[in-house]
Amino acid sequence: MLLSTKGDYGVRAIIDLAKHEGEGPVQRAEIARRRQIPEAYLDHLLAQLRRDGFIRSTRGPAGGHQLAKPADEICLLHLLESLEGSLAPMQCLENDDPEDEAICGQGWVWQEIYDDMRAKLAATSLSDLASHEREHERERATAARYVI
Amino acid sequence: MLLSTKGDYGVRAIIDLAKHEGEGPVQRAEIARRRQIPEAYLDHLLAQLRRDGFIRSTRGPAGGHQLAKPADEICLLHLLESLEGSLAPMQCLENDDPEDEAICGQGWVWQEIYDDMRAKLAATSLSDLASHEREHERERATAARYVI
DNA sequence: GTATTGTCGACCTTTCCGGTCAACATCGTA
DNA sequence: TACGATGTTGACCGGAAAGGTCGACAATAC
Repeated sequence: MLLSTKGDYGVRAIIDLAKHEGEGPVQRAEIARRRQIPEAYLDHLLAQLRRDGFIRSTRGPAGGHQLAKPADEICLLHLLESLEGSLAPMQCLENDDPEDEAICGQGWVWQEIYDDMRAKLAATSLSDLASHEREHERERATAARYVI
Repeated sequence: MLLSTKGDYGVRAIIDLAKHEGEGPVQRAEIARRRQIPEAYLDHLLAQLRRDGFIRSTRGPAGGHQLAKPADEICLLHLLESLEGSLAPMQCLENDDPEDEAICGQGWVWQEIYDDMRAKLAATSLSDLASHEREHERERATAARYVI
């Protein structure tokens, strides 16, 4: 049931782009360093995000990657479906094959869970993720100050 | 994100036992045939369910498997956690490691989804699954009658 | 004691995940 | 216009886990 690293790393990466929105292209190497993702592997994730129109990339010196549209027009559901493929927890939720459904047994329970999940992911935008992270950093910073 | 076949097959199998509750032991071969599960593989799933006290088995001629407690005292959450291990969609939801959480980015969204999911699975009992299946069969039967 | 069932663990095969690499395209700059 | 920095792409690889098989053994009814 685990999300694969594609979804995890890929979203981390694009959050990084969101946090540097408006500052020009961000290089692969920078993202990889800040988010602790192998550089070569990050390539594939960025390529996928580009294919699906979430980011655009510029080559050459001072090139890099940036969001292709505003962060609040990108939702987590679409990102994850781009990176991971379908998120369905059971095959029988995708085929309309009634044969499958007949033998499935627990499919109807997962259908509800799946619907709720998609709704929640669709309601979460990239800017939500970015601002949540900023919030989190601020908390940690003040916490650290008190400890010292 | 897919549930593995363990969770799928294993639940199918125990639903079968629930539907034959009170009729004495059900043989592995019968379950395998009705639910389309490789017989040798089914062994492992039944073994796991036995280890965790959901079913009990009797050897020898006319032996087989049956529920160890009433179907409405067994919930889907416990079944799946027995068969699949943890259902957490991200690692960072299980470790309490704050390091992880700091870099995770989308963990907080999945925490909510995970909680909802567990609640729903905990609220679904094995007898719910069995009666839902009976209902489904009845519908198909009447539908077929009309078609003919 | 024999046939019938379940029990257990070793083993095999296939698939896919995570990751690397090399060859290439594109662009800025001197 | 040549060079170097960057992104682009697809082939490739190793290892782990999933899915499944097999064989030897234990218990029980008859």
